[in-house]
Amino acid sequence: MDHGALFQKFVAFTADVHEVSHELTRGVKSEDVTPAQYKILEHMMVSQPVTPSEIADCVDLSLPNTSRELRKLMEKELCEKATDDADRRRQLFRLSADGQAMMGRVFAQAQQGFEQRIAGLTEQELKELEAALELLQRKVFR
Amino acid sequence: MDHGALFQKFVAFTADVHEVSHELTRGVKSEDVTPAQYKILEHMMVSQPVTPSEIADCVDLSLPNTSRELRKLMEKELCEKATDDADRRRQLFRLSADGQAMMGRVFAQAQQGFEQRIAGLTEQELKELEAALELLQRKVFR
DNA sequence: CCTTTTACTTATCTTTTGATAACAAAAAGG
DNA sequence: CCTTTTTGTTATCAAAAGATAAGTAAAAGG
Repeated sequence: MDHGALFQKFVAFTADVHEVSHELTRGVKSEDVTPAQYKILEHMMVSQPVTPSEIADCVDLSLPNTSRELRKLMEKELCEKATDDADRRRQLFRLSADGQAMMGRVFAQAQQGFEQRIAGLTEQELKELEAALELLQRKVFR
Repeated sequence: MDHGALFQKFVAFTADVHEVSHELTRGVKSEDVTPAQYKILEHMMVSQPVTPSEIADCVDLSLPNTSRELRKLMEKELCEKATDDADRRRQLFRLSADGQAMMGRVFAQAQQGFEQRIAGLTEQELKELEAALELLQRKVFR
């Protein structure tokens, strides 16, 4: 198999993924959080609680800057902080009720957009879709 | 089929795509261009020549800011400008030789990373991969 | 204990990005 | 012609992001 051609398709594909996911979260995203802060909140949606170090790694931000953005998110009351009892150096961050609610709205809108995109598909096609999603994730991403 | 569960998988998937594509272009990307400038160059790789308006649309930047970044790219001699003879208001931008070369290096590195990720796969698996890629692109993205 | 390492925070400074106003030049359309 | 619209540029200012130095507090490891 021609790896070059496959790579071309891969590039085009990732470009489309970027564009679509940007489109799906557009609008709601700017609900008083900066892009960097949004990325942190998004990360918290899938992994909670998290330490600053973990966030810094996953979101590709230096630890000092992560700390700053977390402070701003706390000031906006979108997340909460607690000290880990087992290791009192570690700080555990989680979404606040407000934060959960806001991200809930973002995801709800995104899901709505997603539904529209898959609206015309049959049961069979949805199954294929799910299979393709899992295949790609298993073999290429992660 | 449960659309909610499918959407969850979709979210996890796009997060992984973002992370992987970021990882693949890391390092080379910072070769003296900012993220915004890189996005412009990447766009030029697939569409050349382009006008400032087109770029502004596709890269989601205001026209004045697009103009500024294009000027900086010209100063770095990564792209070139020419006036459209048919409509002398329009400015046509394209990658310079240096720009082509630089983006060539970026894509080469990305391809190398991609090759590593698909290294263990059989011919059969590669075929499945390609099919999955095309299916997703056709039915969901774009 | 005492030193070193780890996890995080604060402070500060620079660069990048985003937004807006004002302008110039070419084309379009009466 | 003369006005209006389109296309792009320049200038400026505020906000956000990136980088780095210096510091605190807890844990780990002799």
